[in-house]
Amino acid sequence: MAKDNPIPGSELVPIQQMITFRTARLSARLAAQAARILKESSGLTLMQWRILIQIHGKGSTTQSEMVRLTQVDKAQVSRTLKHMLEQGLVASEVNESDHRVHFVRLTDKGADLLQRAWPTMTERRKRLHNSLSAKEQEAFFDTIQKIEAMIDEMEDER
Amino acid sequence: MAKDNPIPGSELVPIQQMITFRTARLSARLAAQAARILKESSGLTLMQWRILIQIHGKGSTTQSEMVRLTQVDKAQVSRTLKHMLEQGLVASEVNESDHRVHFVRLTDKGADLLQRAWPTMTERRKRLHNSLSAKEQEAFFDTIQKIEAMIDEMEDER
DNA sequence: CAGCAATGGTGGACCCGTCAACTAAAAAGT
DNA sequence: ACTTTTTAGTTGACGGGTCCACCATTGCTG
Repeated sequence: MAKDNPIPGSELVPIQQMITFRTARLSARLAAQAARILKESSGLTLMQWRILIQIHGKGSTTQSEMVRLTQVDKAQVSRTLKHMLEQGLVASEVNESDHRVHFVRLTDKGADLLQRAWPTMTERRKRLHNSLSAKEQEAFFDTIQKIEAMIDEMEDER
Repeated sequence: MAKDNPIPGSELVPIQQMITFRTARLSARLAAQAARILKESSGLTLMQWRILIQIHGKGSTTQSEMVRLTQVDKAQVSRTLKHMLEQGLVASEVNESDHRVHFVRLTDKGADLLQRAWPTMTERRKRLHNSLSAKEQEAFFDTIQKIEAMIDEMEDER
């Protein structure tokens, strides 16, 4: 028979009040929604969309830069980009002065898909942001940053 | 050649300012940290930990109740629970009055692992929460709720 | 009570993210 | 110049999560 309370004297915190859990659920729901919209509007995956935005913003980028900016796993970027290359969404060329780096840019097809997904995604973003006041938005990002700082701190202690 | 800007007149919002992206990254980091701690302290996975907490909190539960409370995919709960049953972390018995439902409870082994992971996980939770003021915490959960409400609203429109 | 819808739970297929090992190329140290 | 370290990118393997179809059981409705 199991003990009644394995942690004597410990107050029980419901999982719904845990930052990790709530954040995970929110993240999953947001990602699922974005994925659905992208699929319907353009056939893009969420990661493809993010990469397209990165490239579009910079005009031309490298994988390592995207990894630095977004902290996404480099393997994932590499694979996604490879797939996008095969689909003709992006074009890549080797840097002359450093043969390790590949510059990637949008093709017309890539730009077209970006364009197709844009309206719905933009509207979604606006609605999400507009559901919060300016202060709330700021506070939200601020809090996220604080939590990430604490994660860094804890990881540094190891 | 790709167009310079596929969306004429659209202001470019950096991905780092997008709720979905920031939330996803935070969630991934929190989950990774929790997973690491659990692995080191008890060998539990994050999902196992969550399920153990649920069962511990209720004393005895069913899968469907956990699904209702946490909104986790029921397939995942089923699989995780199956594995935990094999490992002897939980015991289950069929409900007499409704043969579809299985009540699950902790075994001594399950309670023991919960106990082992508890201190570190509790300290982590406290540090995370203490890195925010009471107001910030409240605001954070509040904001999450608002965003989820907006997701619900948007999904309802489909 | 017969038939149909709803509920609890399971299993398969598939995708995505992560880790680690590896190649190629360049930069830094000696 | 020669060795070592660092950086860019690739690939394989693996685990976790999600979607969907499905079975069993129970509740509901005519």
